[in-house]
Amino acid sequence: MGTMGMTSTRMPPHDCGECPIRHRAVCARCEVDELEKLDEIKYYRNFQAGQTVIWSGDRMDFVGSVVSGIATLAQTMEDGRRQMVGLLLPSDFVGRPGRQAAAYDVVATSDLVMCCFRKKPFEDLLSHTPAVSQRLLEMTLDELDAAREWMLVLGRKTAREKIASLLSIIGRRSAALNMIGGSSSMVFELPLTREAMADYLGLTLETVSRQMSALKREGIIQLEGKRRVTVPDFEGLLAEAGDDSDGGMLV
Amino acid sequence: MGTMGMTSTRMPPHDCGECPIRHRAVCARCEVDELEKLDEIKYYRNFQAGQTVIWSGDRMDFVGSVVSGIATLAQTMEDGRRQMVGLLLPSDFVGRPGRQAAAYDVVATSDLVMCCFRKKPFEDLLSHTPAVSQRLLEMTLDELDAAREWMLVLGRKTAREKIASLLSIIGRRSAALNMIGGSSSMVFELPLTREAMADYLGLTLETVSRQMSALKREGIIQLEGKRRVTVPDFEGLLAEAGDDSDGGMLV
DNA sequence: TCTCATTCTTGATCTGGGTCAAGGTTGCCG
DNA sequence: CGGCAACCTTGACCCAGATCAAGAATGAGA
Repeated sequence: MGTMGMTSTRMPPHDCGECPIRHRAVCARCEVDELEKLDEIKYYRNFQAGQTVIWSGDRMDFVGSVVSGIATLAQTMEDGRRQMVGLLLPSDFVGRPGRQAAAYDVVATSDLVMCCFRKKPFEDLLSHTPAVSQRLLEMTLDELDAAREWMLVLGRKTAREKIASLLSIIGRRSAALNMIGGSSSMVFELPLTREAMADYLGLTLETVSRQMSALKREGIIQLEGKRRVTVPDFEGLLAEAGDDSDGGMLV
Repeated sequence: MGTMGMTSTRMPPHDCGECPIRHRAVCARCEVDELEKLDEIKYYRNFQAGQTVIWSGDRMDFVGSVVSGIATLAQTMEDGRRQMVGLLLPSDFVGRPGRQAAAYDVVATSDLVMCCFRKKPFEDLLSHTPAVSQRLLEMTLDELDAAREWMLVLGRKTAREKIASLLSIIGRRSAALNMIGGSSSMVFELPLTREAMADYLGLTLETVSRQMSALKREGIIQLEGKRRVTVPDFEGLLAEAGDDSDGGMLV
């Protein structure tokens, strides 16, 4: 956390037309004229890995989208117990229209670029721009589903199943992002420390480490270094996660 | 589950103007003309306590609001482990526009009345009626916050804290519903069996029973029968829940 | 009033994962 | 290249909550 106090730097605004999250973010359904209105109230912010975007309880005068990088959403109890409640990947939305203060700590896990909208103007725009409010509804419903799946993981799965569940989720997402189809083998970079995994899964970091070692020992996963994961048989990993074989796909 | 297979009965439609959830449900922001459009696609359904409204995976051709009674939203693993992921009280919305199949089991915990909308017409209406889609967005954001608070409970709290958290949530909701202010003492009816509480909290029913007994023994709560709960000191209960004293109120 | 089926309570014992502790890796910076 | 700071692994032990088991309370129906 050595450089934590550093202020975020501004970037020169860039064009929505070539934005990497143009078709997945809250602006996905917008026409050109609507994009222009968003463009007027937007600005970019950069955060370094480890930097806190906002603390729970702080006044929040913007909402926005993750453009690149990864951030976590977490709650902390007074005695220090932490629970991650969201993993923010590119195109995910941060902040709640209509709310003054941040409800969670948002921390950049990697270097992070955010496309921020000034909150008040965004709220006004929301109520006049169905393309935005409907897309936001859709994204919020997806997040609610993810949160509920996660509740099953937290409430009812064993440590081993929790780890396997997390690896499948990250594996699936990174496969979708990188558009790798085909082979049942899969390689991805774990964007989380053991401690962050523990905070995600309601475990201690020691238990995470032990279970990772066990899965490795049994050939369910392979590790290069601590972060690069190979899954030789994705179905096998899903079985360890206790999920039904179809992976819970819903439309 | 003896009467489970029984079909639900239809009720004579009643007027939205005198609907008890008129000002809190998905229709809360509607003008008279919008209510009329909703009225055209709505119908009421009754369910008995214990009856299943819909099974996860079943085709769902309606969405709707709980008018009266209580229902639970739960996920089940193949081996039978269950996790409740939502508690549906009057005015809460059931179903997801744009989705074919139910993602969760919905079970009536008490006798239940639902105001249902045929799904396809409701989806069409959604995209032309900002009053509805914006209210639905707001309600979904609230549910997402509730789910995330619950994730902290599931992931990081002890059995005793979990029970105290559940009692505070139900107590607070029923106080809000009954508009009882003032005194720090509070009485309410527990709408859940010990098993349902266990499924809510990721515990076994034995642990729930033991912790209820412990809280009673220590005077944190009083019980009349198994279901009627008196909380002599709500602050004390919150302290047992491990929450900060302000109760996490957010705007 | 007397079943019988739920639902709940309590006790005894077991165990998965937490806690405490001691190193091992890795990679950055001087 | 060497030292330090993160980060990770592994071992030993312990305890909160699960599991297994036995009954007690409650209440609907005959």
